[in-house]
Amino acid sequence: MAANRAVAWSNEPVRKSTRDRAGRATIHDVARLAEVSTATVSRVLSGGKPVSEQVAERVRAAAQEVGYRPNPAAQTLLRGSSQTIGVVAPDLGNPYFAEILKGIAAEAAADANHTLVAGTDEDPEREYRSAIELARWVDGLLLCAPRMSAPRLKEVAAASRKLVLINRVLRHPSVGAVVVDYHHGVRQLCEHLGSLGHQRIVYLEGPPNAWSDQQRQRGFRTAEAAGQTIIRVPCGSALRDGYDAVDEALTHRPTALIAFNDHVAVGVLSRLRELGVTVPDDLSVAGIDDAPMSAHTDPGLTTYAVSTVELGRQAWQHFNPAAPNNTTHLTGELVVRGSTARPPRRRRTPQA
Amino acid sequence: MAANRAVAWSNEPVRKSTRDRAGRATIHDVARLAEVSTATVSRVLSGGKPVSEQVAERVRAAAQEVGYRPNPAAQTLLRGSSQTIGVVAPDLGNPYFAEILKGIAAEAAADANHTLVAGTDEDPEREYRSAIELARWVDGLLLCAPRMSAPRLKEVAAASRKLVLINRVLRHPSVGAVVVDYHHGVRQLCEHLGSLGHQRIVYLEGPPNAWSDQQRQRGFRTAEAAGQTIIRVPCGSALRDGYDAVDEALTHRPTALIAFNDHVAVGVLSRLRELGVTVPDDLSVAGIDDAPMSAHTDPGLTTYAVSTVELGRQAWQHFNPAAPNNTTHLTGELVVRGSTARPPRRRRTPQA
DNA sequence: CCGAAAGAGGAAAAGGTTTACACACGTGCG
DNA sequence: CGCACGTGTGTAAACCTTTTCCTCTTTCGG
Repeated sequence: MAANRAVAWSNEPVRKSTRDRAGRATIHDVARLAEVSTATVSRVLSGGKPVSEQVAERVRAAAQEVGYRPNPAAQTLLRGSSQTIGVVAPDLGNPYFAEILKGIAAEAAADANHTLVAGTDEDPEREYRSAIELARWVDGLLLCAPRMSAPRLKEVAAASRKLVLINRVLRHPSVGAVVVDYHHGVRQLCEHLGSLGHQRIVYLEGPPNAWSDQQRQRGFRTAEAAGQTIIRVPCGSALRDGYDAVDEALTHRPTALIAFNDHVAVGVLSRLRELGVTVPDDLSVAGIDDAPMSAHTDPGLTTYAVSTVELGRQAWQHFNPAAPNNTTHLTGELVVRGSTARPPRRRRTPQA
Repeated sequence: MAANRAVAWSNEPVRKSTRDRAGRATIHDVARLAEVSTATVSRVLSGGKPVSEQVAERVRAAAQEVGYRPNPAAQTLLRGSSQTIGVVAPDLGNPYFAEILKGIAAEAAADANHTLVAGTDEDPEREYRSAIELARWVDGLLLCAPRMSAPRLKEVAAASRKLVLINRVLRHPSVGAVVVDYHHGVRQLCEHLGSLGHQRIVYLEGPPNAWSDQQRQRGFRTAEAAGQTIIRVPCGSALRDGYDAVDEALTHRPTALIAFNDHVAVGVLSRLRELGVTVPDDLSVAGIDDAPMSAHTDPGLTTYAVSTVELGRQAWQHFNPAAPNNTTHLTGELVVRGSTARPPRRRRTPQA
């Protein structure tokens, strides 16, 4: 029957194969098989104007038969939207960012969006390049704790359709942000430690360019104003950084230690154990963020808990076109576990 | 000068703005500004046939001036390649998969490729849908420990340009795989425990559909043949699963416990501590995979170490078009830390 | 029974880029 | 001096889909 028609339209150009390069069926294959135009196929499959049920059924059957799936690049080109967001994070191996990525990817998927991801290994240069590169691809870009300078961040903002930041603020129109109130977090931790009697506290600092570290520092200045002594020791954001920073930290003879985040704190606990320093008897230790494992360390880690689920959800909200370009502030809460207690009576040399 | 030319070509159609929908410059803007054809612009920027240095410089300046960046969707459509791979994993929050993702994303980025990611929350149905969906976008698809059935996996293989599996095998042409020899791993662990004197070992099983769990089971059967008693307790792959499975595990009065992976083992250690069961004095515990934190638990976790870096690198190799469609076997090695020791002399009820 | 409106479907343009082909110009060789 | 060839550039097709506009048929109110 189809053959008859083909003969009848003798002036029809001889169609060469309409398969795409990779041998996949195109919309033309479906159209030919269903004996309709490509417009109709598109309408049936992507739902535009109404199509008679009879034709629709024929199209669906044809699509099924040849295994047709629309080419996303063509759709993107035409629609001007890739249904994709980009996520850039300093360290994909860090549980904190892994959790955020998990959350945002789930949110995106639930709204039929894809997630493009890039890790930067804490390198601001790579971060910038990744962001600029991704910006052209995606409908929206999420930068987690970006380390790049503000001017560059503005360049990225200009290059992207929609920019959302996590744990960083930028005075710029059309940029949304979700930030955790680390100032509050640090104050809570310091007050908690202060109420236990701690006066000499070491803070293991995060990466130099991290905005969230600066917020923590503000909290510590508040604590200093309240009479506590804060000793700052350069550290970083990874487990290994914490492990390595312990020895120097101990030379300052603190009674308590606050790590940049829980990941670092786990490294700290580990090194302290090696050194024979008992937590919390000899030294109290606290982290920030409440990573999944923090409830499972020995002893459990006192920390400032912020919900990565909520973080992810809020970030996703910002991609809604109707969302205002403001900054969402998230407040965590103090979680006291076994790693903090009263300082030792007589001050002893912990490493002795 | 440009104006003169424009006047001279009086029959040139009046060009409407050539900006794209989002207001970004297109290749036409650059071409007009540099007074060349779009073909030349493309050649200068993407390097095809040679172009005179004089013209090239003019094009580069023009591109710079209007801030031109090629539209990736258009490039993808034309080239038939998106320079993107897709990664699907059961749980992006699991450090094991997070590490793999980190590695593969880094490898991909180093080769100017992007990484599209999807988490499935251990749901085979979502896994299948994500894979099929992504397959159309990407040049290659990496499925981490897929839980879907073999027939569906074959469908995915058929739908994707190139499929690579991690910790799963599939008899199918054109599918590459990287698998860890868990059979070997479990044997090593059992021999280690056996040499310490353990005869009753609980195994906390992984997800039902995990191929890697089946490999472990093979290892345990070998151990059983060698005279050890293996008690299987259903568990899962997450930290919380381990935590929850401990109580049932203890009812079997084992002297040692092997967890599906290190993540689970951390949960186990935590629950044991709550119950007052001392590791390794009352019970030896071992994990599998050597997660980053495993060296930092208390006590350090005895485990079967497999390099996620190597896993990621090997997986990336498989995407090389010249790579054979075979299965790469990776062997790990036993890492003995503090969590395993001789069983207690007199068998006591651990939870008493 | 006529005209208008609505419904169904097709033709073709548009989306931004790359590249095969064509063309023009100059150079070197026979 | 003519011809082949190489170099640099332009033209237009192609990639695959969606959507606008248009045509044709049907229906319904007057």
